[in-house]
Amino acid sequence: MDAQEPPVFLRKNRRYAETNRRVTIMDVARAAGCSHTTVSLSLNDSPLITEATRRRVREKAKALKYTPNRVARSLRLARSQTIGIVAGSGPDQSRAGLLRYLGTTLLQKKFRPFLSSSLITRQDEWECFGEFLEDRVDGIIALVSDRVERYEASARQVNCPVVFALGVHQSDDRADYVTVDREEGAYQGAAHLLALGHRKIAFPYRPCDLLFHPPKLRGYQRALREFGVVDVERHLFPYPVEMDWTKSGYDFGEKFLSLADRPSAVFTSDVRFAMGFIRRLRKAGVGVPGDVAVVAYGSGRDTDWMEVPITTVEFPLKVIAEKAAEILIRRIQGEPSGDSQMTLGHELAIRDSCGAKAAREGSRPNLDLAGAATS
Amino acid sequence: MDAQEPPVFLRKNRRYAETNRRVTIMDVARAAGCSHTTVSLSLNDSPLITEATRRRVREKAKALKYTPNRVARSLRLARSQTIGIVAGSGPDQSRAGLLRYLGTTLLQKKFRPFLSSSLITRQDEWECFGEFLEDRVDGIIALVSDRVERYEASARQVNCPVVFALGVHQSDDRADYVTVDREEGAYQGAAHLLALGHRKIAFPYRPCDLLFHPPKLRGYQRALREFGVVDVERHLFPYPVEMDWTKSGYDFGEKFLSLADRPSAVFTSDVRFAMGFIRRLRKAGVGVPGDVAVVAYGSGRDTDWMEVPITTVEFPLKVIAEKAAEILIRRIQGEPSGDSQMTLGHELAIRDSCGAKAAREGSRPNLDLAGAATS
DNA sequence: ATGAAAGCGCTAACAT
DNA sequence: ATGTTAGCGCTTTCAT
Repeated sequence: MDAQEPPVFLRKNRRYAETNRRVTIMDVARAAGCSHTTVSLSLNDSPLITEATRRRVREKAKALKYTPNRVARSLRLARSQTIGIVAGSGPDQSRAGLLRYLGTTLLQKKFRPFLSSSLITRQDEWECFGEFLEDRVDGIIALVSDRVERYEASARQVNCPVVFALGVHQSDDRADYVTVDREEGAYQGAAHLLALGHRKIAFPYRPCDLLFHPPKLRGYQRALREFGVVDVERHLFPYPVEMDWTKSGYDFGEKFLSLADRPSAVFTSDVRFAMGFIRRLRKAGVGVPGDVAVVAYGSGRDTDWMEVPITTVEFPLKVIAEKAAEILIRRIQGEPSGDSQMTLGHELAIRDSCGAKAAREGSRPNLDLAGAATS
Repeated sequence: MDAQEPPVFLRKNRRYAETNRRVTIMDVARAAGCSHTTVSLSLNDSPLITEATRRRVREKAKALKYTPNRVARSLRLARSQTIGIVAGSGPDQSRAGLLRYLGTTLLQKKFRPFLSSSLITRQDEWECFGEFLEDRVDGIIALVSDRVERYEASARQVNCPVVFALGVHQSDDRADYVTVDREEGAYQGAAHLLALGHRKIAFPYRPCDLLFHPPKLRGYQRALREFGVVDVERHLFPYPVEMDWTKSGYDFGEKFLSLADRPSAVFTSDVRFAMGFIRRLRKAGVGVPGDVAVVAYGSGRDTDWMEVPITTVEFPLKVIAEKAAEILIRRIQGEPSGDSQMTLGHELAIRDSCGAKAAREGSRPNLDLAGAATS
């Protein structure tokens, strides 16, 4: 209760001092009549500090509206409690959902998610990745549409942990990742249509989608083969690359209608594409699922209140987010890594567009209650 | 070309040194045989440095894969070249568009946009705002759904420039902002329907939307009065608060259909709401715009390829983004402020849902005009 | 229980 | 033209 004097060791410097000065730990120390060390320890709840001191410091800090400077703290600790999230611009609904889950999970674990600016601009994923590395984020979760090697190598160099989510990986990948088996997912989607009796199933694809397309194509073809379809190449349709997926689908609908040998079903890898497609068909009086059945790959939750709720093969987004966060944080803490490469399955969400509901209407009881004790 | 020795003044410290060390300016200095000052000056293109030196330093830096530590730099400069963007979770399409424009504009001006985590989580806008303040961003662009005073006050305290975008402001506001005249916008939307002959125009609203609703209501009512409608309260409909706006609209459609005194048009403040509404009506065989005309407040670009492209009253998003960025950056640079409070107008985007196109092409919407002489 | 001092990596004033 | 030094605000070791 005496030292109103600054602890002597602050001979202020010339210039920066007056520039926009905000309250620092020093100001609090002065006000509380103690050293800045004591303030720091108090504010961080060190057991070394008396309860009385701690309270006094806290009060003063509050009175002065002191807020710790995160930048200084980060520099000193070489830790920022910040996670970078790289996601290319305009992620579809699935990825938007994934981002939300990621944000929530990370926040719970006291890390702050920091979104790449590529999410809102057309800036390059690679560039954003590099920026995060410079920013000294503690770790990165990357949803990239390239092969991962380049990213992995660059992050390894500076020792920054990265977990890839929803990427495409190879068996010899050293990277940490959580992804889905796209081949299996496409297989499920196509198989569902096949099981409903369809044999001519169109598979429109984006010719430029070099990374994600091949596994889906394989899944689709495998399903066809297993169901005894001979010419598995017959209904493949590349479609023009448009910014607007809905329009792409709409335009494809136009083309589809003019087909001589019109398929009875369509399996597409984008929900918005499916929406546009269905729109065009209905405009021509062609019904979905009545005349043409549709299954899409992706999240269809948003279609529940739309023209035709779309049956989809969905990612387990929440699990992916949680696992990715978990793996990343383990790496950051330097804990033994456990399983850090995961490939998950999909979930078939049956809505209206495939026609399964209509076909099944009332005919079958729900058999999923296997072990339920119904008393 | 001699000093292979470190300039002597680096007696390494005990602990942090070995933790995850990344290449620093010191390492480059050592490699290039000069002081770290020279490295810094070279890398920042100071005219004080010889071209030869600069090149040598740059080469070494590259060889060592040196990247400057932004954290240290920020601490030293008390500047981070970073702008925080606060936007509540799940912004609608309009705001999503605004964010994209903001990102692009800021990036062009060499600032890095940093999205609030509230964008992807349900975290509080206010909390995110506070975090940005602690993060020492150079400035903030805030899209908040509260009154702005609290934010303004808090930012002023720490001398952090803030520009509010799309907020609701009062005439005595001291804050910098770029916003729209919602009353005028709603007036335009309602007037458009009135001009098409409609007199019974439903105006569903979200009861909890305390900040943005009143001006829109005023605009709607003013339009009605100007067109001689007497009972301007008659078609106001509060609707239950739902997470899912499309569902809200769908449910409202249900209610609307059961109305004894059914309006011939609807003016709503959300596009997704309009989509759900239209969906429900069409399901019941009620056509839009044939039987009911619809105008929404917000961005309708995404509806172009949908069931019924929706006529909307739109924000001038690009202008808003550019102006907001401009004002903010001027504040950061400490330049004379110029005009830093702007209220912009809307743009009526006529699509299909209002029936104006159909009307122009000869066919008339089915109006239920009070005393109109329908031929 | 508290204070002194060091130092994270950088920029810039000042000295040479 | 380049090097020395201080210090941004913080945490932590060490000494008292």
